[in-house]
Amino acid sequence: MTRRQCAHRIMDTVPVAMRFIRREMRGAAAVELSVPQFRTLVLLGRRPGASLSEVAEHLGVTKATASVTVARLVGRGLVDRRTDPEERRRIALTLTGSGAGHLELARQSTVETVARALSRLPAEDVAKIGEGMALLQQVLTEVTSSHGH
Amino acid sequence: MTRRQCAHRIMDTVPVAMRFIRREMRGAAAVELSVPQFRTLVLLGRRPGASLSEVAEHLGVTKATASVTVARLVGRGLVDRRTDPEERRRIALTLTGSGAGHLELARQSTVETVARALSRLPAEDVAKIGEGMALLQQVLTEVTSSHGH
DNA sequence: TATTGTTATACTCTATAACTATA
DNA sequence: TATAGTTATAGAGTATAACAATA
Repeated sequence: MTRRQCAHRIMDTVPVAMRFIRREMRGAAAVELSVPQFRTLVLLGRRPGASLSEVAEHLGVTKATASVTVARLVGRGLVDRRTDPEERRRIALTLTGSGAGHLELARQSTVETVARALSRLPAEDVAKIGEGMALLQQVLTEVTSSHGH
Repeated sequence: MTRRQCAHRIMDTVPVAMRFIRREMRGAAAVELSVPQFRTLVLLGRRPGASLSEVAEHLGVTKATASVTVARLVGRGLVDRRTDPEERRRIALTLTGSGAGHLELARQSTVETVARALSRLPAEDVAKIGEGMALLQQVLTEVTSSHGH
């Protein structure tokens, strides 16, 4: 398979998968979360106290966009936002108890749904998908960070 | 790798890849296209005369959403929309000359960019990604169509 | 001056609900 | 009645530009 053919497959498949995930994230859990909201919560679960810039970097969006997304999460009581006392330009973002709970619920139910879809495949094919995903993520992360957005 | 682990990888990778594609689609070509707009043009290139319902099905969205997306493409002169004379409830959608041209440009430049990102990998890994994508697309298409949206 | 973050503006995607026109 | 499509409304993502506060 040529790189171009592979690129075509990525362009065909990724939007389909994205829609699948988005729909599950919205409908499945008790709390509706958009994909960027979910990913923000995931980051804050891993790095409590992250700044807005770190969120923007993780989401791959501008700070203005990340600021709006974070503001919505703060407004819904899922994230706590306070000024970093050591560096007063920064904000320190953390999950609230509610945010941590909703994150776990949404994560579990979405993982569950995706895993159920995969249950139609033999374990071998599941492993191939996983491997392909890992490779793709790695190469895109490298390329994206070398651009410098 | 368990199905759950694979699901996690899909959930991590797909949004990253989606953002990459979206950005290239917006910035790279002469004409900015959103991902749904691009995918609509791709469908009409393959099935000239498709109805709105076919577009909605292909995009995986409601007819209302597809109607808006199509209206934008018609407004920009990329798509021609006319009533099907045999079945006056339906519309027949086709690419205009301009639409066909822009589709080719956007497709080539996006494929090119994705392929360039893949050039960091050995051919073997590119093949693994392609295979993973094909398997994922197939399983999601099956699951989605058996839901019946 | 440079960096962090916010706000205003504008555009797109998306769904639901209510509608029109056709079958 | 049922189907194809549109429109109104509302909410979210996204970028750019202009801005305030801090370093």
